[in-house]
Amino acid sequence: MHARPALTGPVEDYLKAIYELESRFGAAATSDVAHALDVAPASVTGMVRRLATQGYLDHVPYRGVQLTPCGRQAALRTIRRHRILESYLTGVLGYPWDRVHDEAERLEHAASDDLIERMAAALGHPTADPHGAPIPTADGLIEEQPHRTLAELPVGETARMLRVSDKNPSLLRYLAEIALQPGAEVTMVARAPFDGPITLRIGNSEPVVGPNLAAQVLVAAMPSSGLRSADASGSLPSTAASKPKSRKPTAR
Amino acid sequence: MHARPALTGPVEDYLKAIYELESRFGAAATSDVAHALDVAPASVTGMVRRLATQGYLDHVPYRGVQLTPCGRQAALRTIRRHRILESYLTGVLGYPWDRVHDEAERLEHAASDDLIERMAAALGHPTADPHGAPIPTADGLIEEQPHRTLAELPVGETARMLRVSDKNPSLLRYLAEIALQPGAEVTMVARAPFDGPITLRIGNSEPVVGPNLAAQVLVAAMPSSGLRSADASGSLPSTAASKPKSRKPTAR
DNA sequence: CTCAAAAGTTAGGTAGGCCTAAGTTTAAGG
DNA sequence: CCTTAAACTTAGGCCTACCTAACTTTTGAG
Repeated sequence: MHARPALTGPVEDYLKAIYELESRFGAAATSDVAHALDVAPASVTGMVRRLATQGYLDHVPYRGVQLTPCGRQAALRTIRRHRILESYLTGVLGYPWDRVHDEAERLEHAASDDLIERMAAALGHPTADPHGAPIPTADGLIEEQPHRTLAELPVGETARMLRVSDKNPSLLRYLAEIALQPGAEVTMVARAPFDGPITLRIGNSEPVVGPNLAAQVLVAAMPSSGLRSADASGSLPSTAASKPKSRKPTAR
Repeated sequence: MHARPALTGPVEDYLKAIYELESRFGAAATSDVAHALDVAPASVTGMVRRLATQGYLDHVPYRGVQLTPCGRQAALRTIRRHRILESYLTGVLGYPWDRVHDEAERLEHAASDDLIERMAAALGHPTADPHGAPIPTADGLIEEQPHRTLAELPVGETARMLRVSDKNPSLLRYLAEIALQPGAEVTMVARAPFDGPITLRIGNSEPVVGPNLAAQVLVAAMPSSGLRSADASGSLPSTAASKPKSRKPTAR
């Protein structure tokens, strides 16, 4: 870990994307990274080799990629910068939450640590960004809340909206319209069978949304007890709310 | 002017540097640009050719370079961004004035126009940055104040401090220490002959500074009359306060 | 007016990051 | 087990922006 060279923009983006894929799927596949960064798979292979020789990740050809502690640290630093920037843009400069992602994406590579910490201080050291994503601490600790998706919420139950991806502006605009934002209380009123429309209650309104949308919204895992409640539609038989639903790339 | 491609970071830096050299010397010499950007002269030649073919400047080989209206516009846009960023960093985030330049230098290439305008609005649309440099308007108009250097101020006269370069942190720290900041009233108390030390009065203190420093500080041209006042030291015989002291590169 | 130093340019090369096209390897179905 | 599609990698280029070294032009001192 002896004084690595300063990270360039692209490198930070790769590490960040790999971190995010890894925490969702357990490992990052070349093609997923390529898709996330909108580059050709061949470009990923090349960059991954470079990052592996520099100690940021382990790469087993054809099998996937995983961050080393050092790479994870670098990724979390970038994620912290990104989320503090998003928080600052909405909290201080009045940006709508659907437009902060792109701006933060560019600024996160240019801002100094000093600037980031000044922004964090101005906000009172927030622990989550405007979309509900947790902000890693300066020394790389991140606290994930236990959660499930809104789609999984049993009919009749109420939960607190926790988080949604920052990457889809039109989704975010729509969510703002129906007041489904982090912290909001949302009740599962009804769910039509065969992946049909879902009726929610948020405050006094009862928006009807698609299952696709509901699957993208995370809600707090449990205000109360365990998770017994047989209801109509198909719900995942998975045990609890830990994420790594290992997909294909198995690295190692 | 029909929709040119988005400017990359380096390109913006070249245009900005050329603009600044041009407004100081009337034209920009290759080696001056190279020095300003800390690159080799050969690199400047190459980039200049590219910018010339793209219509941002006119280049007469061996004779210098000059911005086209289009290039000037681009340069002023970058300068506006830079100066608003500097203003915001000091005004809102509490940066000391000697540390804003580097930060702004990086951010100016990453921030969107929207962000810049939000910052300007948050500051009440300032017309000068923390070092006293005028901020061009969004449509590229810049208003230079008439000025002379502090070194030229006749003994006994008082002037308002107008401006100093943002590029020398230790100079800025020293100026802050003696309270010589834009808007401050400064009186020329005495000037030792042969480019000797200069005694000033600022508020209740009488700092003594070198002629080198005094030459870098600009003061408002005239609170009152014309400029008769024979005094000891050598003062430039130039007519008034218009700057372009044409040096070598004569372009055209 | 000459001629060397200074300033500028050309030539050729490096490195980062990307691409397409053409192989390899893996996984999955028959 | 064989075969084929999908995933991945290699090979070979391109472009930007930089460099050094060698050459040309301009300038200014004598």
